[in-house]
Amino acid sequence: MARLPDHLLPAAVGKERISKQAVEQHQRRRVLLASTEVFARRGYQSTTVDQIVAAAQIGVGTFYGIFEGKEDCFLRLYDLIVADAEERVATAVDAEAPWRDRVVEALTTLLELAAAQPDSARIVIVEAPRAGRAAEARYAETVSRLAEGLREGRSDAAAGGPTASFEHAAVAGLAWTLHQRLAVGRPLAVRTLLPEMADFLVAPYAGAGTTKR
Amino acid sequence: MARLPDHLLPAAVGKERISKQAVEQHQRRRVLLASTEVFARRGYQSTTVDQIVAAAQIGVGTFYGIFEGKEDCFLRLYDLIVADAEERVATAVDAEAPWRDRVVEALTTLLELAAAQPDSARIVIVEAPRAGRAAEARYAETVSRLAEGLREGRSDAAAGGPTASFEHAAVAGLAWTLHQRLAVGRPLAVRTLLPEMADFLVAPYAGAGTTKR
Amino acid sequence: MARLPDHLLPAAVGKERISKQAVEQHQRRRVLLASTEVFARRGYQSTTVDQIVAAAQIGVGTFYGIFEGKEDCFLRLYDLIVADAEERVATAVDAEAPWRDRVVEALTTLLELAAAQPDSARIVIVEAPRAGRAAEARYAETVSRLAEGLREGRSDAAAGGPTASFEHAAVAGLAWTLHQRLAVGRPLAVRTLLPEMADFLVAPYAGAGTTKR
Amino acid sequence: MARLPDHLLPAAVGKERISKQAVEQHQRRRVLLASTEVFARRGYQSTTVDQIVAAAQIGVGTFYGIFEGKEDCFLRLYDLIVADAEERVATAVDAEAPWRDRVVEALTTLLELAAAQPDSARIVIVEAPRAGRAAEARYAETVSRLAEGLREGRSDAAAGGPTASFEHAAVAGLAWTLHQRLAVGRPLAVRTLLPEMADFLVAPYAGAGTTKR
DNA sequence: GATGAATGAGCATTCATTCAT
DNA sequence: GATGAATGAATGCTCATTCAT
Repeated sequence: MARLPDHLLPAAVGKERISKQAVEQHQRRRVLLASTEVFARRGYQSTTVDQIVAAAQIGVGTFYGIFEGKEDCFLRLYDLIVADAEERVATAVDAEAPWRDRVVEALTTLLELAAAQPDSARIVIVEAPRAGRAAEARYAETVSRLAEGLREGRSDAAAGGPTASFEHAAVAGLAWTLHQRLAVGRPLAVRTLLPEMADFLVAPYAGAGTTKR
Repeated sequence: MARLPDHLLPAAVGKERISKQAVEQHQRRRVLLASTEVFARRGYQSTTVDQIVAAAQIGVGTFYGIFEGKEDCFLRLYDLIVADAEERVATAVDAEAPWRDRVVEALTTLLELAAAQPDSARIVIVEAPRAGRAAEARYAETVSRLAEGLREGRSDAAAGGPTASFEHAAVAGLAWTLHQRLAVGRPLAVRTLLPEMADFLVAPYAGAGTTKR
Repeated sequence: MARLPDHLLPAAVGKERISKQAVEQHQRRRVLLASTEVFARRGYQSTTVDQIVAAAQIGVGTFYGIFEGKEDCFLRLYDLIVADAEERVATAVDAEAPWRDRVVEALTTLLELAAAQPDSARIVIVEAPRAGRAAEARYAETVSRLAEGLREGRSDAAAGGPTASFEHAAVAGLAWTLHQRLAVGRPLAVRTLLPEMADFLVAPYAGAGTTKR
Repeated sequence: MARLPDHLLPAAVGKERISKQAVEQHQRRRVLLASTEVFARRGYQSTTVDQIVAAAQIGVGTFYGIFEGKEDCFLRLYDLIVADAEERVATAVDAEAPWRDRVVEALTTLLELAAAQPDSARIVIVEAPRAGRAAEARYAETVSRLAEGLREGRSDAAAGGPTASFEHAAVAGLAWTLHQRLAVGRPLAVRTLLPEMADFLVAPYAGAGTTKR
């Protein structure tokens, strides 16, 4: 009851707060990591909360203390993966480089990430579109964001460049290519896929502008 | 329940057999048609067998006499829709016409069909990929078949045409465009979509070959 | 598909319909009867659907086909018991008899019924008031109805009869008396209770009117 | 956390023990007070321990340090409220006054208390009977105690007074009246209720004895 | 002494499928 | 051949209680 005034406990209070936050974050991360594998292996629909908590070595109650439910868990996992990927792309891509280089660099980063973490890639590309309304919307938004990034390319393209909805279709097309590879569980052949995909994205802009391929 | 003794129906036996087949076919069609709306409106996962039989005005037992289960019903519905679409494309496309014209004609036919029967289009494009393993595979196969059809275009394309996996990605890209339109339930604007989509499909071949657009 | 016109199957159709209804009614009754014992023994809150279906020898699915859930089951049971009791009272009481006799006759009928079917009495008197909002309301309504019936007595009472809310309190008071007896599970001693209760109900009217006790 | 060694606090030991007791009592009271509102608003069954500790601004662990569990908390709250009420009645009632006056005085005190502290009244009259076996028993005991108090009245009543179990039924009847008023959450109209209730309690004795009202 | 993160038993409910009529 | 009543496995979720810090 009696308590020393806060200014006499500054370090402790600070530490405590940090540690509380940190522990919670760490816990959530741990569970999300564990759930990644379960969701990737069994698919969103077939995954039960029991399987997640078993994989994460926690009790059901703990799970519901951290997440609102299965869907919330999946959505946070999705966000975590996408945020991480965006960060990596932001780091890898030189903002001063020409558009084409930036596109290739981003694509390379994403492909290598997908190859290195196929479960995460599955979550985003295979599972999200069939994990309910909210996840579907998240997926559509991710496709849109990538398409927006690509759209900048138009600025150096003269008239005759790709049609208005090209970018969305192009991004979705590549997603399908990855989807097919990830679905069978074989490792992604980055070396083979990269040039094909880069060409798929960049070629339509090439013929239109003055830049030669 | 009460039934006339067989000897009062001797001449009808032959007819009856034929009619049995016919009735069964007719019955199945009726149920599939009814299920289209239910699957399209509620989604595969949320659709219950009870809802289908209610819509089809049959008993559950009858349903299980016609189909192996919910999944079987969906798969047969998928096949029915796709077979019908293929037939229409085959009818509409002049096999002697140049590749480009054939592509545009097929695309036109499919788009108009999707616009006319949005529920069926939803089944194939929106629901199938999230209706379980088998339906997913069917969907992938459909994409592949369309991609194969498109690939013929390469024969008139000189070196420098689109990359090996272009067609799959292109078809999937267009499917995504339709997916987005169908998901919100707005009618498809064929006039607007058609030229964009045609260009998306055909353009990559254009620059490479001698044929100018 | 082909079916004889209805007028050729009048008896069958009629029978079928009757039997369907009858079977459903019978089924529901059977389950309610079985649930009576469970609810009475374990109390509403502690009773699980599993226990009811086990007692009724049906599957959980069947239960949810008949009732909307545990609460619905309890409410229908309550209504069944009360309806039955009202019927018995209506049969036993001579509508032409003087008020006092009618009150005593109704009380006798109810007490004997409660003694003969203590589980049902427990449902109404002990469990209903603690079985959730709806059951509570049902119970309050039953008390009110009984109080209304009693109130008629006032017509032969001159000024100075019991206060406005006497009847509700009186009925609730008797219910408490039964509650205490039923709670311990001992059989109701009708012979002892009846005169006391009758007096409790009727006496307050006596001093006021001309009728002497 | 950091604590001075005991030998630096010798004089405080006695005080500390007292304060420990006092603090614990105070703490318990605080929590009970806080829980009153929660139990009254949400009902015993729907109240969770989390809600109580949130209202009392303590941790769950502390709660279980003070009480054995939710039920124990409720029972102690019940006892606190009833003990307080008894104290007030004992204070208000003049032990030398005639029985009738004592009854009216006690009733007045209780009604005014219930009007002033409707949450507490709800706990005792509405929630207790449905808060499990032990609380039920407590409630029954309270009714009995009140009935015993009332029973003294018989001593001045000549033959022909109310029947043996009148008092229990009468007290329970009044409780029901309050129950109905408290359940809807409207403030108790003491002025209106008091004369009716007093009459309900006292009248049956009146006709028997010589005392006229 | 206080805290609250972790636990997991327990429950209501849904729905694909079977089978006796 | 059709029917639909019956089934029960499976699932998401709550909340009283414990215990390491």
